[in-house]
Amino acid sequence: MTADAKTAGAGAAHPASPPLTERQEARRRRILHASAQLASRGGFDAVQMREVAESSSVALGTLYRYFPSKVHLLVATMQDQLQHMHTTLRKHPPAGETPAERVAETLMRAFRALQREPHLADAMVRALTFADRSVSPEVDTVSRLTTAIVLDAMGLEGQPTAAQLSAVRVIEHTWHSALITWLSGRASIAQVKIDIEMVCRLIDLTVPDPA
Amino acid sequence: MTADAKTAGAGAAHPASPPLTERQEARRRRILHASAQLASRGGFDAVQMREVAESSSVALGTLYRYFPSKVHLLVATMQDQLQHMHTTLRKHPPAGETPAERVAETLMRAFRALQREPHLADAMVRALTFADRSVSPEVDTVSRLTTAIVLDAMGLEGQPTAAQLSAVRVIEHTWHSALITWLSGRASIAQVKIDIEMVCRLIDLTVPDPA
DNA sequence: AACAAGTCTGAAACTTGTTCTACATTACCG
DNA sequence: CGGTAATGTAGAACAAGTTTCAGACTTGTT
Repeated sequence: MTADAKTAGAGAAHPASPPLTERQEARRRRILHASAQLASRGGFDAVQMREVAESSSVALGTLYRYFPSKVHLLVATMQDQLQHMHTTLRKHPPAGETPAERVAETLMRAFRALQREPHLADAMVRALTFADRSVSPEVDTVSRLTTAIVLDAMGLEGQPTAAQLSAVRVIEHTWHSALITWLSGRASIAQVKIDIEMVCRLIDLTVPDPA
Repeated sequence: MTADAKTAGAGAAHPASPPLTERQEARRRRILHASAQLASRGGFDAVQMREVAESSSVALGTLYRYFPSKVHLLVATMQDQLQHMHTTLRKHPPAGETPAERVAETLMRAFRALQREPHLADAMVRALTFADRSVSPEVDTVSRLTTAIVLDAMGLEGQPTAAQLSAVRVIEHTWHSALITWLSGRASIAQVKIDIEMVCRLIDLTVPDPA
């Protein structure tokens, strides 16, 4: 339950905690790949630690040294995917007129990507919201990544204001929770779209009419 | 994994599926009480099915007949608590001027109630967001209850518009997700407050100036 | 009152996340 | 190169959610 600083060799997000050797980096990558693969098949439940270990040719104990729990593993998997998405988005930025439109467009694009791998989405999002305090640092990294993506989409001039940051947090809340309701079959794709567009209108309230 | 209509004797929310006998009603109540009690102590992890069974003087198999999984049990516990809250709120409605103010006030009141039992809150909210499709009907009941509370707080005249319903959904999303970040120590109470107030401003966008 | 169907109990078994242990390998240092 | 501490491996062991089963108890029916 506690998450003390173990002697673990695999860090969180910053690729620089203890300098991983090449073989270790390779192991870490194999594990993340296996995790994503299994998740794509059957979602959260299909990611079984023994199977991840076997698929990535690593002993169970080693898997746990790299990722201290299943949730840690899946959150790291999400970090990985988000990173991809972020670089992709940077290459093809949203084209909308207003910040609100651009953010909505960005999120809908991400949503469509998730629709292509609903099981993977399930595994990652469930892990993210189920994570307890021991995973906070990693979840926080995911959150910062998401925030960065949204702020990028807004395309602000200077630093965001406090109100804008709050709006972005609310958008993230809505994003996660809307995904959950979609994944558990309680909301349609159309509904998620509507809600995302709705919450993005908050941005208009915090951006003084540019004109 | 599947959630077919079992021969189970304990229904979901509508107190009328199969007519429970008195002793069964009592059992169900004992179980929910034990669940809430254990949850108040140590949150999600402290609600152990064997302990719930023992505390409520019921065999493990019986517990599973009433609530087909730990998540079902905790979601039902949440239904129970929400019901209380709803009746309490009806007796003491929020006093704000505008719909947005009243909703924010209501949610903050609920938030303060949760702060008094953070472990219980943890158990319920984690269960709610971790629930998979097999729990959808029950989660949906919770959602409808929450929606009813928010709509009550808005104090509309007629039926809510589509935009208003979307705004309420967004508020619920924010509510759940903000609670999660608070429970996992990634957001302060103050931050949750700010975000709730921020999202409630959406209501203003959907309610034409009454004057 | 006796019976049949449905419920409840107690206990064991099974699954999967997590931990532990004893031993092999690897990486680094002199 | 030899030594040693960290890292990795295989596999058993443990914990808690879930399932299963044989037998006892309730309930409703005739």
